[in-house]
Amino acid sequence: MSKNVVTSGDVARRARVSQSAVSRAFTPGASVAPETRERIHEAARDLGYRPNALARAMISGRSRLIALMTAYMDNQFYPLLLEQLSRRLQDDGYSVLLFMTDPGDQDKVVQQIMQYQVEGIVMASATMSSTLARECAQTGIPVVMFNRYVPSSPASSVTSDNIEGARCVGDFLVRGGHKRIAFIAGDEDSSTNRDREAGFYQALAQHGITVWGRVVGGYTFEGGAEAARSLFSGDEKPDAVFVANDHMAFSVMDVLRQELGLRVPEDVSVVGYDDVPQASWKGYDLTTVSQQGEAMIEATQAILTEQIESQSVVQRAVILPSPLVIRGTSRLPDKGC
Amino acid sequence: MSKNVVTSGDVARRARVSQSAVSRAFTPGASVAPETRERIHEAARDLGYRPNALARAMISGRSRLIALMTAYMDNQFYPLLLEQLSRRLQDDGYSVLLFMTDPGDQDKVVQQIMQYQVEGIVMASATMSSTLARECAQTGIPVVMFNRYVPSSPASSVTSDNIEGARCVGDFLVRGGHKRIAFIAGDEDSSTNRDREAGFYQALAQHGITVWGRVVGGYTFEGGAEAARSLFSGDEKPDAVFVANDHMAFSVMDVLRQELGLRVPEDVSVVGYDDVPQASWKGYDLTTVSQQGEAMIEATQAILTEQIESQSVVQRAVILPSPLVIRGTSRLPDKGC
DNA sequence: TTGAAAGCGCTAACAA
DNA sequence: TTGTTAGCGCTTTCAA
Repeated sequence: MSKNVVTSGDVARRARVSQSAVSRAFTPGASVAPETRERIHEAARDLGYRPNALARAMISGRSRLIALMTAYMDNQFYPLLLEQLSRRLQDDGYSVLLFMTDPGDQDKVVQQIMQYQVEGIVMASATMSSTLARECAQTGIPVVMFNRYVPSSPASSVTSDNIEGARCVGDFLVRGGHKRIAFIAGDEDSSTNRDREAGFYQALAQHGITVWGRVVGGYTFEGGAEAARSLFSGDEKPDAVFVANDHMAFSVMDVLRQELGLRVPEDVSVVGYDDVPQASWKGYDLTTVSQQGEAMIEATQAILTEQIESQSVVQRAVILPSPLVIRGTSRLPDKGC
Repeated sequence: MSKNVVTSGDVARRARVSQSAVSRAFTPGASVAPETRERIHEAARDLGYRPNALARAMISGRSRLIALMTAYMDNQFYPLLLEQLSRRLQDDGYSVLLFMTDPGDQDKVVQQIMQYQVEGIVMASATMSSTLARECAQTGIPVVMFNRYVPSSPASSVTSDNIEGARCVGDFLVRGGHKRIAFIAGDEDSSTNRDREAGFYQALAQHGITVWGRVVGGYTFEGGAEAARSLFSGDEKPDAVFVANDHMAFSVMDVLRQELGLRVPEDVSVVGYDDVPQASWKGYDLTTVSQQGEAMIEATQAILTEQIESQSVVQRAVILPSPLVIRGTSRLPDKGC
């Protein structure tokens, strides 16, 4: 902290007004005579005065702080969320407190967060125990789970329609004439993986097909590579793989092409999920399902600001469409999904 | 904020002690009788008490807040910095305030930051006017520029040895037998680009060669692609390109391979800078110069904590080695650099 | 429109 | 070891 040296008292003395007048001069809409305000601002400028946001937060009960929790940055989906969400919140006059968590210490981190009197919490790739979520709700702090949900939790959630998106992939692959369709799962504890898996199987079932093979990749780059190796280790190999996120799909493609010498999509089709920027890079040119980050962020911000202003926390679950983006890693059926 | 309902006074009443006893019970190393402390903690648990970090910061003059400013997240180098640095600071008991800036509003954002009484500022891919840096120094707030520096500024800096790293690339390419060596520059206003360009030219000069062509890509993906297109538009084409960062190098390779049908490295060698994770992905397998993020982050943290603790801000400039990582996008000379 | 005064929740002397 | 007291810098009544 190192002393903000100049306080409103100092400014008051120099401008020959009371300390409360200084406060008003820096409060939009407060009643101050124009010339008084001008004099105060001048004195403040001379002294290099900056209002102390902490003191303001204490007395007014509004910290203008939003906490953002996330677990990893390797998957490009999250950095971009971070960037766009913080830009938006900044524009609304909020500041973002960033916390990296690991599965297991999430509740502990939330406790830490709440000490800072944040006005809202966004959890990306992280979840909160429902007892803690309830506590937040009672305290009046809105919680939004981004790209995750916990059905029984009072926390709100913003997700894409993972079931429908994955259903679309399944349908697309079957109609593309694939016979041995495999699935590489993400983190089995996540709602995204559950939904993607469910939607995918559902589509296969509608065509009277069952999945040819399934391996868990855990949403990590190395996990995806391992999964691919084990999936393609036998004599008979899949002719299509749906990978639960793009991040794994990249390592899967590397293994298929470089280690196994397979051609994509001639020998095997690959489809991912998320549509991160790298998916459109020509080196991969990955067919994938787009999570519309922009819209998801907008929804997150809307829930947050609405609940902060209304002082009432109600559970909301926003599900946004998640369209298939067809690129070069998949054999095509005659028509789209 | 929404009222943290329970205060230390409430806990005091329930535990039948004074309010200051409660404060002590939550201050490591304060003098409290073990059984008193236990009684207080029990009461706190019953009530769901959490100390108010804002109030604590106000009175103690220590906010335990560190601000992190950055401009973009597309270049994977920065998200990873963010992740690792926040994890480390968290472990040290600090919380991270995140601010996204654009060139131009950086000083404004710093003013906003200082209202939160942060104890330190880390600026990644962003710089601060030297007058403002001086102001920070006077206030006793250490500022570390990460991957940037401004010679005249009182702010500290942590960079890799961009001159030497780029010199190494130049040497490597010349010795690899390349005759028409081009350079795609990043953001011309950045110290990284200046140093990389200088080191590169210097190495060429040592071999009696001048650069075959030079285009500015501005460190962006699309800018890199454009630069490649213009560089390779004539009849005679470069047989090697040094690209000022990996992020651009990926788009350059896409253009070379997909749009122009060139083979890398047979027709043209490509070398990048940063060694972001994607550089080692087999789809690119990019020869590049490694910025050792881990070490840079360690240095940043060391400067920060040392200056916060000593309450004295002195300018420090740490320059870390930046070794060439040879992968598959470059024709090889007989021996290394 | 302005100033005086109270107090947000806490820490840090100082006495007891 | 404990309680009392005095603020940190600010916003917000309440009178003037």
